[in-house]
Formats: sequence, structure tokens, C-alpha cells
Amino acid sequence: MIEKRKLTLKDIAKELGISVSTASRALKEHPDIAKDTIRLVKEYAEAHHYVPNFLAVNFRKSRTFNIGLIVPELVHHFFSTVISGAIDEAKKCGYNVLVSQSNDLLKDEIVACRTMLASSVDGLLISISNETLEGDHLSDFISEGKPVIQFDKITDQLDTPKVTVDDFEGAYHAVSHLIDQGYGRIAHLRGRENVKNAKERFEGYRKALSDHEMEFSDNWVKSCIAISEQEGFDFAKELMEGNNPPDAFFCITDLVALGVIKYLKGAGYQIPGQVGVMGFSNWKLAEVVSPGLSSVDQFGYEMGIKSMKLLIELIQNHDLENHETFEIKTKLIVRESSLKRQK
Amino acid sequence: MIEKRKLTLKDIAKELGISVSTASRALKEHPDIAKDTIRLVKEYAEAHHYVPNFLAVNFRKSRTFNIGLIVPELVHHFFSTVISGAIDEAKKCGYNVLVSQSNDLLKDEIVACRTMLASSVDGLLISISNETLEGDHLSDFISEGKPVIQFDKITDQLDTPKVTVDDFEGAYHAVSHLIDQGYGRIAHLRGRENVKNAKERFEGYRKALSDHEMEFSDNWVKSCIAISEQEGFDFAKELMEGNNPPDAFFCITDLVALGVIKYLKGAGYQIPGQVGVMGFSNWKLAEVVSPGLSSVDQFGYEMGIKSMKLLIELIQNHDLENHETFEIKTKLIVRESSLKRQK
DNA sequence: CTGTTAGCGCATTCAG
DNA sequence: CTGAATGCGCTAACAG
Repeated sequence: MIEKRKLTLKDIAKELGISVSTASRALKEHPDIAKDTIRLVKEYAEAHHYVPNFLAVNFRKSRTFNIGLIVPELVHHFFSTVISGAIDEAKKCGYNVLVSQSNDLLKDEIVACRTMLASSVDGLLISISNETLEGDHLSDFISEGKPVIQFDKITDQLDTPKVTVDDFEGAYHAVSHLIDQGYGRIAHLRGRENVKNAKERFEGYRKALSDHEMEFSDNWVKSCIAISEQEGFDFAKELMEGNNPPDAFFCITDLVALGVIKYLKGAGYQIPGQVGVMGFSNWKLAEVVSPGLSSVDQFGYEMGIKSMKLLIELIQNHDLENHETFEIKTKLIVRESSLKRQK
Repeated sequence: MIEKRKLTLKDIAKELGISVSTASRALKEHPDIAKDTIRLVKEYAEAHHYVPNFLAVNFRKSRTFNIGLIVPELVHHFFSTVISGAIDEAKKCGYNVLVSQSNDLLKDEIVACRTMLASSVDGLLISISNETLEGDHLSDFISEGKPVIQFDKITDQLDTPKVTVDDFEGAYHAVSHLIDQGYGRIAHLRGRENVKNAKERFEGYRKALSDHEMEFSDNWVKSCIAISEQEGFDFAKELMEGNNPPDAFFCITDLVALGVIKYLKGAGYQIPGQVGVMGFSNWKLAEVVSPGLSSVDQFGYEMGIKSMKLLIELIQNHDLENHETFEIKTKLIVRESSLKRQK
């Protein structure tokens, strides 16, 4: 295969006996240029498949139409949904998306940021790792004039626009629903103390309990670290075998709820009826598992679109001052696992 | 926020009273440069946070360290696994990955290719859409000297290296296992006729049947178009209510198998025992559904790594002549749904 | 060991 | 309406 040298503006100019600058302007239909010249140049370019050298254009304009996107984990239903939305929106606006993952490690996140900055993205969309507390690696973007937007998992240490899920309200509705269905001793398998989303969901849980004058006990609240199925299983076992067993579980995420369900089924409890279970995130697994798992949908796709739209706006307006926060509303999806308690 | 103008080589040179080229060479520790000068320049650069302008570097070297990756659908367990592997491998080698999706539409695939080419990726990894038959939009990359690798869903119309799943063997093992377990009237819910993976799996199914001298009937083979749960449900219903019902289903993918399971459970069939079910792809849902769905793991993560590794090799060797095909082996994951048939 | 020079491809200012 | 000239930031061939 012969690598044909690419046609440049200079080639066109020489061939047509005009100057490079005229050729350049003609191609973008500059008002100064005669219609005839424009037609001439455009036809030649078309016929010879002229494609501008974008490396040169971008260098000249110092922008790339590339946007960086970093998530903790790519293989994760919620995040892949967000990415999908972000990419679709970016495509509409002529941007490409550079995707990377931190594996929830600060170290990896910093590396990802560095290589993204190196490859000169025009802006960054990030959902931070569990380990990230401050945002020095992020402010590097800002100081180079590149806007950053945080979504879903955020830190308040860095003043950027944010797009979040309304975790508080989602949790509030979920727990209120369990109460409506007659459950009164509701345990909560929460996430890490230092993660904002986990905190918000916990607060929503607390508020729902107190608004309905329900019993609360510290012993019913367990912190998951890995947010795994195993933790769900283990905590469910611990609580149910304890001397003050709950009659429902509100779980930080569907995966944890799955562990709870597996334990409960294995131990012979009836779901729902005897024990209610509520997840969070509404993954595919929620509709597949048996009994169907009630959960809270987070509209990841919409979140991706919203975040990307916002970022592109900031990029195009050279706006580094905006610090708004947008909350995406959730939706309670009621399936079987949370239905009426048998008295 | 003040946008500080970035420090350039010229600034360093002027400040240190040396020439730009010396500064440039010093920073990359060129052997020609005096140790002292190197130290001097490096220290100054360090102290003043010099960062090369990569837009300029890339322009000069005409490469970007960006790699394009196009899949039919991002929100899809298998593909997100591949992407994850590809990104991890790319990161190791200092490359970034531009991700896009075609939604299985040729039109979208062409647009994605165009914007990737525009943003000057160094190479392309692609799993083509169901609609893609020829590869003109792909050969554009080749003719610009940028290697292309096809993975998983491929077309033979374009001569590039390929990384595929051994669909034939995977299907062969899966169906042989069903036969071992005592099932003898095995239906196959296959994918589209024109999609290579579907064809390979079908062939594996045929071969397993004939090698074991099992009955084959055209009526037991149904083509899914959308590859949806609904199709699984509908075809299962149609076949089981027909006058020659099968005693097992080998499905093109887990989602279709899920539909089959839902129908069978609803209609009162016992799985396994009365009817066996086998999926393909080994998604998360396979281990969550009840009964646990036997399936064929495709090692998406490994496929992503392998494809990316190969592509980077081609890029670095300027190799556009390589047309090897690599097959990733599958692994049969036996769960409950395919176990022994009751005589 | 170091500086000078040239140029990558394009956009743009300034002069006609 | 068009062209010449300049420079973006960096690399590399060439000359000392």
C-alpha cells in the first residue's frame, strides 16, 4: 500500500495559480473572496479529495474538539449509560470523547488526567474515585483554561459546575415506599462515610424514617466498603441472625441488594411479605432477579447528555467562572421485592 | 481566573541565554548536550512548570497518541468489557482512546469514522454494525497510513487484521454439553443470516448435532433480528406450542435466553429437567437469573487487550500489510439451566 | 557541544 | 477582491 502524501493548501494554490491565503479563505467562503474563485477552489478541492490537516488546524487554533471523560469503572451499568449519553451528545456537536477509567484509585485518576491534558482535550468530564479528596490534578485543567465538570461522584473541594443525582430525594422516596408498604424496621446497607452520594442516601433514609416517625437504630446501619454482593450477603446474615432483626433492607446499590436477596432466599425468608428489599440504581439485574428488585432509576443517559451539553457550552463561551450545580431527578421503580408486608 | 500564557521553549531559551534548539535537546537529554546545560535547563523547566505544547509536538510529528474505538453499542456488557481492556492496555502504552458508538447503524458508523479521522487518531479499532457490508469508510484510514483492526463483529470485505471470538468452537462445546446432559431435540435461536458471528455459532451448533448423530430440523432454527428478550419469549412460545417441540434451546445470546426462560417458567416447564437452556456471552444476568443460566464466556477484557496491543504494534511499526486473524478462545460456564435431562 | 536555519500546514494581519 | 508576510511551538538537518 502506497502512502500518498496528502494534498495541502499549498498544492491547491500552486495548481490554481492563486495564493495559499486565497485558497484558505475560499474554502471557508470568506465574504471577501469572489464567488468565482470560491467555486473554482471548492471544485478543485472536492475533485482531489482535499482534507485539511487537522493537526495543523488544531495547533493553529489551539483546540482539538476532543473532550476527556473519566469514570471510576467503565464496566458498570450506570457509568456506561452516562458515557453513552455523553458520547451521543458530543457527537451531535462535533466533539469526540476520550474515555478513561480510574478503577477508583487516585493514582490512576491522576495518570488519566495527565495523559488527557497531554493530549490537549478542550475540557473534562469526571466522576471522581472513592479515594479522591482534593482536586489538584483537576485544577491543572482550569489553570490551562480548560473547563471541568464533575458528575455523580463529586468533591466540594473543587469549585466546578456539577451534575448530580438527587440521591437524597431518591432515597427518601424509596424508604417512604417501604414504610407505606408496611415495613417498619428498615435497615440500611450504606456506602463509605466519606462518599457524598452515600451520605446523601443515608440522609434521605434518616429523613424518611423521622418524617414517618419510624424507629431508627445505629445497629441497622452497615457501611459497605467494596459495595459488593458479598457484603450484602454478609450484612444481611449478621442482621437477621442478630437479636433485633429488621424487616426490610434499603441498599446502597442493586448489587448489594442482590447479596441480601440471595441470603434471605437461602435462609428461607419470604420476599416480599416477610422481608422487603430495595435497591438503588436500577441496573438490568433488578428486573432479572427473582423476585424482581424494586430500585431507584438514576437516568444515567440523561445525566451524560446534560453534563456534556453543559461542558460544551462552557468551552464555547470560555467560561471558567460557572459553578452551578444541577440535580437530575430520580424515579422509583417498584417491582416485587418491596411490596406489602404481611401483618 | 487569569489564563496564564504558557511557558514555551523560546521563553526558556531567552531567559537562559541559549538557543531554542539547545533547550529542546537538553530537555530530552540529547547526548550532544553538555551535562551542565541539561541540568540547567531541566531545573529551570521544572521550577517554572514547563509543559510542552503537545498540539505543536503532535503537529510536528504528525501523530497524536490517540486511538479510535467504535462499537455498535456502548451499554452492552460484552462491549463495555472489551472497551475496558482496550483502554487499560492503551493507557499502559501512553495512548488515549476515543470511544464512539454506531448504534448498529451504518450511517452513524460512517459519521463516527469521519470525525475520528478528522481528529487524527493514529489508528482504529472497530466492531462493525449489523448494517455494514463493505468498508469504504474504513479504507480511508488505511489510505492515510493509519492501521485498522476489526474485532468481534467483522467483515471480510476489508483486509485488516482481525481479532475474533471463536464462535464456532464456543457453540460446538455448548451444544455438545446439552447433548451430554441428555437433551436431544435442540432448538437454536440464532442471529441474522448476514452476521458472521451468528453464522459461526450456527455452524458450531450444526456440527455438534451431526457429530453426535442428533436430529436436526429447520423448524427448530429461528432467526432473531433485534436479539431481544422479547424474541426469545416469542420464539420459545411458538416452538413449544408447535407440534414438534424441542427439549432444549441454544440461544445466540443471554438476553434471548432470558426471554426463553421467562416463557418456559410462565408456561410451567421445568428448567432444567424438562427443558434445557443455554445462552452465549456470559453476561452478569446469567448468574443472577433463576435458574442460573449456562453460557459461553467470551473474554471481552482479553479481547480488548489483545486488539489494542496488536494495533499499537502496527502503529509503531508503520505496518499496514499485516492481515492476521486472532481467535480468542471461549469458555463454557455451566450453571443450572443446562443440567441433566430427566428421562 | 551549540546555534542557525528551515519548515510542518494553516490562519490571519496588513498592504495593496 | 487578492497576495505577501508572519507566526503558532517545536524538531531536526546542517554548519560550525
